[in-house]
Amino acid sequence: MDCDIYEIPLFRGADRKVLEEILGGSPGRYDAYGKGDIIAMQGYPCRSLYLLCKGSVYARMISEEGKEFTLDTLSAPEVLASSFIFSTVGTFPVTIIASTPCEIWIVGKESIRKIIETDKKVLNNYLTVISDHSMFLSRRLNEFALQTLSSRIVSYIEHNGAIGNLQEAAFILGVARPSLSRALAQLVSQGVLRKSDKGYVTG
Amino acid sequence: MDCDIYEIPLFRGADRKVLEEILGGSPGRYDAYGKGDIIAMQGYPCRSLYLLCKGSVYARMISEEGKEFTLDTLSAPEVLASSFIFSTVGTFPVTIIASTPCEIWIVGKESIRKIIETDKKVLNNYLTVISDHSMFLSRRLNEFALQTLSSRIVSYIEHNGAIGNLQEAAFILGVARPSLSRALAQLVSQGVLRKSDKGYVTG
DNA sequence: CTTTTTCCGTAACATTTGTTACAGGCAGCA
DNA sequence: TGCTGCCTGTAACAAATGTTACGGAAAAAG
Repeated sequence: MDCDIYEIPLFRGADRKVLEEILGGSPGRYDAYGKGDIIAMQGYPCRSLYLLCKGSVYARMISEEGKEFTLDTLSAPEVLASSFIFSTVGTFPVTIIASTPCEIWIVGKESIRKIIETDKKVLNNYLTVISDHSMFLSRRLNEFALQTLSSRIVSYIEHNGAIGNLQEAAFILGVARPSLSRALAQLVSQGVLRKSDKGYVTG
Repeated sequence: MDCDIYEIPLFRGADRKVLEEILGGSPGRYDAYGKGDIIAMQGYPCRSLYLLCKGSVYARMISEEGKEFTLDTLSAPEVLASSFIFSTVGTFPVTIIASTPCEIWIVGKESIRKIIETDKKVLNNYLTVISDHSMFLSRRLNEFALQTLSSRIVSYIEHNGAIGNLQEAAFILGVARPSLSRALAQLVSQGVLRKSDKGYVTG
């Protein structure tokens, strides 16, 4: 039932005694979610860190008008909401949805703060995790604000491999499926992409 | 010549002795920049924290195709690159340009790491700063990926006040100036915006 | 006051992407 | 085999934004 949280990059090299002492005495929850369940809701308060022990999730963003896209997909072992809990806003900027059955350990932010203040290794891991998250957001922002759909498709394939499922890829790229289909056809005709057995790939 | 770094939110409530000891023994630089000077270049390594003591800067993002927009404008006292130095990528995701004459204290990341590890107050400030930066990027991403230009204009005015300079606003909103002009005219005709002496405002 | 520069509004047209609709392929199932 | 559901390709049209160009207003320079 429990998962090996030392697998999570955040706790790599951590002092197990410190971790066990603080996490053991914390009011954390260990929850299971079914496929499609909503784990956290955009706009709602975020006061805990989510340790994804099993499964995969989507992080989806939705606008007031109802338009929606998939910011990221994350798989265990991973940590969620690391850069939300200590912000002054204090709410989820995305909705987190289980894409497969998930098991998640939810730990209050004060426990995390205590661990970070105590274990320098975890502190440095945390800084890296949260910084990498910023860099990821910067890259996505660059894609959406500056790149054309064709460029975004090529970036996507470089980072995520072949496009097999058009619907999912369209959601991540933030475009309508026919638009993606059309752009892919163009890229193939230009020789930038080709269709392999796994889907659209470069070359 | 020196600036009061205790004005910077990052160091609010910091232990002055710790700060002076670590910063005093560090190989930091104190640099001045003229208007329009490039302070840091997108894609180049980032190994130091930039303490903006005087002046204002733009953070601009540019794509491979040369398209460009202004991610943010920042004014002293402020800290720059806080979420870049500890990332595994280790490069600037934006170009930082002086929008007015600037004075900046550049401090190596190891000094910052030492301060964070020593002073819990600064540690917590740092977590807040870096988390807020992530939330800011999330908001910008929401705007670009999901919102129409009209929505972005309204968001912009809510966060930044009236639009007086169309060229600058167009750059921040990531659109061509005539497109912004056209959208503003539409919003005015719909009664969403009006033209005051300070420029376009809500109501 | 005149000249020059900069910025703004606007129009015509091009390009990109969204929307809607429909037909075909393919797997699962009765 | 035929039915059903899901995904894909594609076409026609709509909507949003980019591009280019030009004239005028306002501000800065002389």
